[in-house]
Amino acid sequence: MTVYERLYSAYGPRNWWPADGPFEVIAGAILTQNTAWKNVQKALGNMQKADLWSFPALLQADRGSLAQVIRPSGYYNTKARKLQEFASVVVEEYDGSVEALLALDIPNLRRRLLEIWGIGEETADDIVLYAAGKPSFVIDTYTRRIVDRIGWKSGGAKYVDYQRLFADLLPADAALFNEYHALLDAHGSRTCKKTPHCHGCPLQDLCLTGHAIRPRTG
DNA sequence: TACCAGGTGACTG
DNA sequence: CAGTCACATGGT
Repeated sequence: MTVYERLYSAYGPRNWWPADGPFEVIAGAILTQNTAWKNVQKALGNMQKADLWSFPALLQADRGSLAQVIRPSGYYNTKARKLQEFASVVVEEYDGSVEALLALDIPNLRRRLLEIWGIGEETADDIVLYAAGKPSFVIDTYTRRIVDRIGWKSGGAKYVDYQRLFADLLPADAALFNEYHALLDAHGSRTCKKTPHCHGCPLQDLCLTGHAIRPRTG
C-alpha cells in the first residue's frame, strides 16, 4: 500500500480502461497484446465502422476481412482468430450472453477464459478485472519490471509468483486492483522504462536499480 | 535506423 | 520445465 500511495500521489487517479461495456473491454484486451494502445484504438474504431461490434458479428465475419479491419493493431491474422475463438465460446456456449460467462466466480471464470485459444494469463485477468469487475490482479511487463527493480520478489519469476505478491498483501477489492494496475502502467511507461528515467521517481528510495540509491556495494 | 509497445502459442532439448 | 521463435503495425 505504500507503493500504491506513492504512485497515486504521482500519477493518479488514472481512470483506466474507459470502455463501453464488456465487448469493448474484451476486444481491446485481445488487440492490445504486445501492442501500443494507440494502435488498438484505430483497430477498435475500424471494427465499429465495419459493423463488427458484437460477438455474433465477429463469429459470422470472414476471417480475412476481419484481419484487414484490425490491421493497425498488428498481428492481425493471429488476433482475428483470437477474436473469433472468443466469440464462438460466447455464442455457442453461452447463447450469446457474455454476461453469463462473466457471472462465473473468479476461479471458474479465469479457468474458462484460459481454455480459450489466444487468452493467456494477463488477458484473462484483464477480462476478470475490467470486464467482470472482479478482483484478480493483472501482471504485465511493466509490473514485472517494477517489481524486479524494487526487489520485492523472493520466489520464482512466473506469472503467479508476481500475482501472489499483490494478492497476499492487498484486500481483494476490484477498485483497488483496477487503480493499482493502472498506476503501475503509468509508472512503467513514463518513468520506469526499459531505460529508466530515475529523476523525480516517486519510488527512488525503495529501488535497487543502480540509477537510484544502491542498497549495498557488494 | 533500430527499438519498443498494456502477450500468446508452438516447438525444442 | 526453460528457452526460443513467429506473429506485424505504428510511433519515436
